[in-house]
Amino acid sequence: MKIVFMGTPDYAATALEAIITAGYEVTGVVCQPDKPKGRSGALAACPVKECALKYGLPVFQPERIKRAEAVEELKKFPADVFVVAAFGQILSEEILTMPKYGCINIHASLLPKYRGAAPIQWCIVDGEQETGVTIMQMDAGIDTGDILFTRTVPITKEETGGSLFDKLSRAGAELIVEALPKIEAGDFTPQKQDEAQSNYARMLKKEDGEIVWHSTAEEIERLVRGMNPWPSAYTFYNGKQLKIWKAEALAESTNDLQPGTISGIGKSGFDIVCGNGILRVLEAQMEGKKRMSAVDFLNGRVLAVGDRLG
RNA sequence: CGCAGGGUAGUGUAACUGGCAAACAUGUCGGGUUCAUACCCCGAAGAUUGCGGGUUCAAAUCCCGUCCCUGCAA
Repeated sequence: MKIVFMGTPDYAATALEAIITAGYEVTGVVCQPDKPKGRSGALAACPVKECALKYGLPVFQPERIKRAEAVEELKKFPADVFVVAAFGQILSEEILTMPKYGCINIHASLLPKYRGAAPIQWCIVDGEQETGVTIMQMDAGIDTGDILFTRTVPITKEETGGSLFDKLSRAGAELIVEALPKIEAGDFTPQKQDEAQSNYARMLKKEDGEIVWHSTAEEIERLVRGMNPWPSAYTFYNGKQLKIWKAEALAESTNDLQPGTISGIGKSGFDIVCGNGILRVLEAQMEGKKRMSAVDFLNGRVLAVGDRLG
């Protein structure tokens, strides 16, 4: 079975490598154009491109895959199926029906929940107990196609966006390798998504990481984990950005202090009053400084009880 | 050459209008107090101040170059 793979980040690269390693013939790899990265502004290849180059596969990086010339280019790659994972561009109807088996997507959630661009982070922020990966037959909507195969992955209390990304990448890679032969053999039963159960995980913006201290300590703690490593949960102190990398929610009653006030400075961290409960910060990073443990952070004695954040 | 902050004892910071033995916190080691401890007290070790060069009687501090780190923007 000939495959054209479409994807961009690590999540997709893991699946691509698994497909290649499993022995499938990948005739082409499509990913987003190289983008400037880091302070130097140098162009950098995405993980999928790097993987493709490593195996000497042809790479196609269209600005807009919907354009006629891009579609023509795409037709040059022989394929029985397009496998898509976090590609970052919407496919047109013409592309969706191009290969014999259509387009198969590896989505990082248990559909119909968390359709959209950032399912991994949002399900942590929402406090879900479990998530997973879904392999679906793509249709014109955004993550609305029929479900073919799924795999569940539990979300731990320590889970971060980054760690869950890794887990789902591996789960997705394993599942697609198991699914491909079944798809070729017609050994599966498409299942319609229950629209009533669906919700949408919109793309993350930088501002989604800003901490609202009126929220509960639990909610903020989940935000800290979900936004790690990007865009990261942050607040402000003395006009400078302060990122919170790790924290724990304490059930302690909040006196009558305003949310965002530092209520205590201890051995392992410092406590901040929330709308309900207290957030104990264990790892933080001041603008321009390195990420460090709260112990190190406190040694510089920048903070004082009563100071306000936000 | 996108904007900006920073590189000082193991770690985090101070001093940076040039000149007291480079300060503080924490950590480490030794000792003491205690039934005991993450508490407390006393003491010690630990820094050629990123690297190279320059100005000067004198530089962490000023100038030039270079390497690295970080936030923002992309």
